[in-house]
Amino acid sequence: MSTPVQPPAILVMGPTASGKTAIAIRLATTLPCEIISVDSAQIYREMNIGTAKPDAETLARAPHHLINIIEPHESYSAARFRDDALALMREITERGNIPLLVGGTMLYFKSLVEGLNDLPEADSAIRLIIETMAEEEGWPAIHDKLRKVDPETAARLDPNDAQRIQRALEIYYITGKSMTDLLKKPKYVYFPYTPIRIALVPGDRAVLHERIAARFDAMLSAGLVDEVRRLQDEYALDPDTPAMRCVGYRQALDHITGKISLEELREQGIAATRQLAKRQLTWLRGMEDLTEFDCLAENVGDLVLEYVRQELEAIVIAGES
RNA sequence: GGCCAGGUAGCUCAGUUGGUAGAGCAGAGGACUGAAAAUCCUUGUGUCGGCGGUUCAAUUCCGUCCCUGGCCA
Repeated sequence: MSTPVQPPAILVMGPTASGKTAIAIRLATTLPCEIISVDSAQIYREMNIGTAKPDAETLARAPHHLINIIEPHESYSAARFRDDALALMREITERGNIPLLVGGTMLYFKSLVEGLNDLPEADSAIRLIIETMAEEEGWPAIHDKLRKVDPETAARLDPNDAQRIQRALEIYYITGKSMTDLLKKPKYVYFPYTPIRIALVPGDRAVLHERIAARFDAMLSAGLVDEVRRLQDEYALDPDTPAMRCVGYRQALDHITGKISLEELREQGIAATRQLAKRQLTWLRGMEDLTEFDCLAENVGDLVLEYVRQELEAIVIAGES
């Protein structure tokens, strides 16, 4: 007999400032959906303005899972996201609802759908040791060390790619095995859903850039700098903590510490946001089975809703046959 | 109006002792397995302000005009 049709899951992906939240709320208030945020910045509590987090009223009307789940001094990961999202998707489906995953963190989407290999989690002590070595010898020297224990990974990494060199060495120090060997083992793929994948992409990049600038100005007016000051008072975060690497926060921190002017904060913050959007669009271009919608179109909400309804109907029909 | 300093890539500037030019930033493209809003890679033809002159050759020297900033009237 045919295998049973897997329940649906809606995936809405798009670059920053493409209007994902509005689409999500439209779907969630029209269809029996529950929103799961796929956003590596909105996971942080107390980081509201710079992450363009939906306001309290919106969250009350359309609850978002995986928002405000950790403190600004903590860190999260793609693997934790995958575990959290899969658990939530199961609960949501059991409740008779449809999981609606919305966000711009494409690595999280990829990890969720394609799975991850069995690798050790981050170890801050080992990372500190590697960073200390790198400060003394430079990253190319650390890259040489990696080449001795994992030549294949070293070959695919640039000698300046600090973060990935560190990760590959970390894996070796923790497990005694190379990342290459661990990645050769089959990964555990578990995604028992029929995905409806939607990409929100701008028909005109220049218009997205205008939106990004306008939104960053709005963030500044709304008190982004004060928000970062408060975070500093409470947590004394240094620029290397994951939360302070977020777009806008990094630049606001530079401004607070006197490294850059307010005007530079504005320019650099907007540029960093544009660069983020560009990388997100690069991810989307490489993804398969996406249905694209122009996020700048007036009626994009109607089009997406109509498309999702059609797809859901098709899944139901497939399940009955 | 006079004097001075500038007008070179989208922006900030460097440079050419005369042989048509290059950095940073921005932009564009790409990579991406527990920090991913991160990290990294690739990518620079532009009447060198306009018009004349000198010269084999001018963005470079000379003249003139225009524009910007400063100082003096």
